Amino acid sequence: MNTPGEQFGGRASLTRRISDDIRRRILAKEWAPGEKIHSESELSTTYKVSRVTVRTALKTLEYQGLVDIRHGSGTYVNDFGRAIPTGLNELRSMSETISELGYEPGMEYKIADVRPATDLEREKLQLDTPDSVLYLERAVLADGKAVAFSYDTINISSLPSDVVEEMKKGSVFASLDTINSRPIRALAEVDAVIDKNVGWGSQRPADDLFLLLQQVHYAGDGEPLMYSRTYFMKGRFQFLILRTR
Amino acid sequence: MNTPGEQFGGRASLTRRISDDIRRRILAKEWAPGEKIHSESELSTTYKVSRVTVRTALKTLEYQGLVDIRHGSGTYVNDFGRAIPTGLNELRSMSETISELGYEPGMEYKIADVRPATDLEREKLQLDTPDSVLYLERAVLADGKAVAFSYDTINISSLPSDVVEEMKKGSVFASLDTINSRPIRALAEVDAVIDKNVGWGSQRPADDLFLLLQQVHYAGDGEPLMYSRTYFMKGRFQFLILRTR
DNA sequence: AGTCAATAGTTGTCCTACAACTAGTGGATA
DNA sequence: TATCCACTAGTTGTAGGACAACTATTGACT
Repeated sequence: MNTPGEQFGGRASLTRRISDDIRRRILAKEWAPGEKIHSESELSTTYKVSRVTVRTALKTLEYQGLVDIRHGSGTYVNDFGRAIPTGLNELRSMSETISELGYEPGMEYKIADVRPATDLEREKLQLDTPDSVLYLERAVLADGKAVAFSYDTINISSLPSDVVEEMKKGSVFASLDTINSRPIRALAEVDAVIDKNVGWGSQRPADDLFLLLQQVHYAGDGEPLMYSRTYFMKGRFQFLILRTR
Repeated sequence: MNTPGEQFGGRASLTRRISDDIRRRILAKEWAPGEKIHSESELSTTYKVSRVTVRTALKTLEYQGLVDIRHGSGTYVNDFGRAIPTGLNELRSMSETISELGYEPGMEYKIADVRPATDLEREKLQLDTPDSVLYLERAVLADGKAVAFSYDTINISSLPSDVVEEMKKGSVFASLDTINSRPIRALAEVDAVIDKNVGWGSQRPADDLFLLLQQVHYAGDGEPLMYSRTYFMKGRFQFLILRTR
């Protein structure tokens, strides 16, 4: 059972571990919104790390919108309620996001096949050879109710075959975790679409209206890992983006 | 004429100025995508600042997705082409974004009135008294062509009246700049909508399909400044989001 | 009551040093 | 020759101490 922030155990950087822990304490309401948290010096002594490390960790949280650092005054918890931790800026799997929102995540598989890549897929995944890919069509469930339909193409050229088999049944991100190659970055494009060919079952919308999240996930070395199109049904999911300067 | 990064002149932090400059050099293709940029020590000597400052600046660029910092190896320019600098993560005015994409920005005003706030607006802007607000209905133009319809409500309770008058004609962000109270953060929600009552003129879509970007802009002190709904027409704007861990 | 200097506390920047890691070099070995 | 491996130079990560710049409060003074 991995918590998102601890999946690499002691292998994550010190800054990352401190940042994750302060984030956890903020989300656990240890400080109220608007309240000033401990000073950098104080945190550095309690965590037994240098002030540099604490500063870097706090900078991360500032960029994520959780805190506001004011020169000469202190670091204050922002007042965005539950919004930020479930925003689109953070890269999480659908299942993780759903369970963080308090629902029971689930997946209903329609297609899970290894087949040759199409031209579009080869372009998105930067495959020059006509490699095989893993193609998935699934319904994303929250408390048993479909919230989105997902069409995913996974670059399996550098994956062991047992991991590929595992992906056909369970979470893609969880499988990638087992070999420490979870994507660290994704470039997403959002669009509104009306499409009669998307989705299936009784829960698909009558007006064929979807919010399309089209994304390419990248590994740490810059390799494209997955090209995924997720069609969200209106009103069953909240798309939040934090914009900063 | 203010460049976004230099609006506060010498008043911005040292880290911010260094970060903006390296960002500019990257966007000016001083280094090719995938290439390693100068080391932190080298940058710190050429900029005549400490390595700490350079590190903090580079960390910012890493959050923004422009570079990849690898322990023991170096800092590498990411290969996202033109995508990132125009993404939704960065808080920019529509006009700025449009001109950065290489088009001529414009605004076509339909309504620009000061009137009492509605209940929804009072909630979004956290107004307890029934204050007056500035309400704008505009078409956003790129090279004279409408790309979106914008419905904005601005909290004018702490703004001088001449600035409010200015907003009725020119860019809202530019007017806020003149009194140094440009928003530093926005919480945005994205949705797909079909609405017959949105937009006007010959360029509005026949299928009534829009991508709705609903956002609240906040000032540095946490005060809500503006509640804005922008209805984008399909295919005339690219919505990019960078997601990181 | 109002003004303002002093002050303690906090974040920003600087300096130096070393630890941890990466990528390449070149010699030893089979 | 081909493979392995210790070594090394270069780079980012973390440490510790110091001071600058800024904020908010206190308290004396008017």
